[in-house]
Amino acid sequence: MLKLSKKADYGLIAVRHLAMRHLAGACSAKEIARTYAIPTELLAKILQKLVKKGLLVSQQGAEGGYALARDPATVTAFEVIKAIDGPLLITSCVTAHGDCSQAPTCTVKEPLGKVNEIIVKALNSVTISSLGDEGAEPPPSTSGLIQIGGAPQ
Amino acid sequence: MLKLSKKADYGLIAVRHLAMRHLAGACSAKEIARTYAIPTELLAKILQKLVKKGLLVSQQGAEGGYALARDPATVTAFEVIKAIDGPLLITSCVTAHGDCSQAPTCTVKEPLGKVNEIIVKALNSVTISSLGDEGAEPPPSTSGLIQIGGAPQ
DNA sequence: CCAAATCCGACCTTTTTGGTCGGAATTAGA
DNA sequence: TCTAATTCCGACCAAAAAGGTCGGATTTGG
Repeated sequence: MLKLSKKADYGLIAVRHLAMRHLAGACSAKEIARTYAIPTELLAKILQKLVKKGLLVSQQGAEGGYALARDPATVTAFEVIKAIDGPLLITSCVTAHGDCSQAPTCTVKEPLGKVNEIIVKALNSVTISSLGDEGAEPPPSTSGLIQIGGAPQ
Repeated sequence: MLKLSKKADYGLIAVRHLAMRHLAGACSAKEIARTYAIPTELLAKILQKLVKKGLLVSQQGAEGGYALARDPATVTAFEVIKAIDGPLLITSCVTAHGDCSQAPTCTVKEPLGKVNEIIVKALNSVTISSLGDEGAEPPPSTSGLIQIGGAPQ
C-alpha cells in the first residue's frame, strides 16, 4: 500500500534519537526501545542491521551500545530505509529482477520509474539531523523546501 | 517495503489500456486480463472498484465492458492508486487514525509527512494519457519533467 | 431463452511483516 | 576472576496483508 514498514519507522526513530545525543556516547538498544515503546528485541535486530550497513557503530559488553557512525547531517532517511527494507522499488516489476510476468506489454513502469526516482530523491533530501527536535523548530521555508531534480537556480 | 501493490499495478495497466482505445467503445475485463496475463477475476474486481470510485463507467450484459469515465488527460495515476489501495500514508502512524503507539515521542513523522506530500504530488503529475505508447514516444523533456511544489519560474 | 458480461461477497492461500526466543560472544567493573 | 550488561545471530512463530479463486445473482443484446 505504499507505506514504510514499521521496522523502517523504528529505525528512523532510533537513528534520530542517536543523532540528538550524538556526542553523548553510546546508547543501548534497551534504553531506546523503552523510550519509544518499541519491542526491545525487534529494535535490537534493526540496529544490528544498521551496524552491518555501516550507519551505526556498536560497542559490545556492559556499558556498551550503539552510536552514529557518521555526522547526522550526512546521513539521509533514504539510507536508513534502504538499509532496513532493501532497495526502494515502487513497482512490482522494475529492473534488477526482470521477472515481470506482464513485461512484454507493461509500459506503466516507464513513467512510474520516474516517480520512483522522485521518491528516492525526496527521501535523500531528508537528513537525520533535520529530523530535529520535536518539531519545536520548524525549519525556515527556504531550507525546508525539498529540492527535486536540478536545482532551479 | 514502500512499493505499489500488484492490484494498483494492474489497475494502472488496465486504465492505460482503456485510455489508448478511449474512443473505441467499451472493453471487457476478460479481454484486458488476457492481453496482459492478469488473473481475470482479480482484474474484474479491481475494475469494479474503479467504477464505484467514478473513474470508469461500465456496461453490463453481453457486449458490455468498461470504459474511461473522463478524458484520460484529466485522470492521474494517484487517483487510480488511491481508488484501489486507499489513501496514501507513508508512515504507519499519520493523522486520520491517531493510533500511533509511540505518538508522544515520535517526531519523525513530521518531516516524513512532507515526503508523503511530495509522493502524492509526483503521482498526481502523471496523467493516464501520459502513460503513453509503449515508450515509442519519449515525451519531450519539458513536458516530461514532473513538477513538484510551486513551479520554479 | 441463452450467452456474455458486470456485479458482489465470501473464502482460501501465500507472502510479508512484526515480534519472540534461546543462546553464544564480548566487555566493564566489582 | 566472576558477574551482569550488552551486542550478536539465527531460528522460529503469529498476525496481518496481499493475491487470487469461487459461486452465484443480475443485466442485456441477439
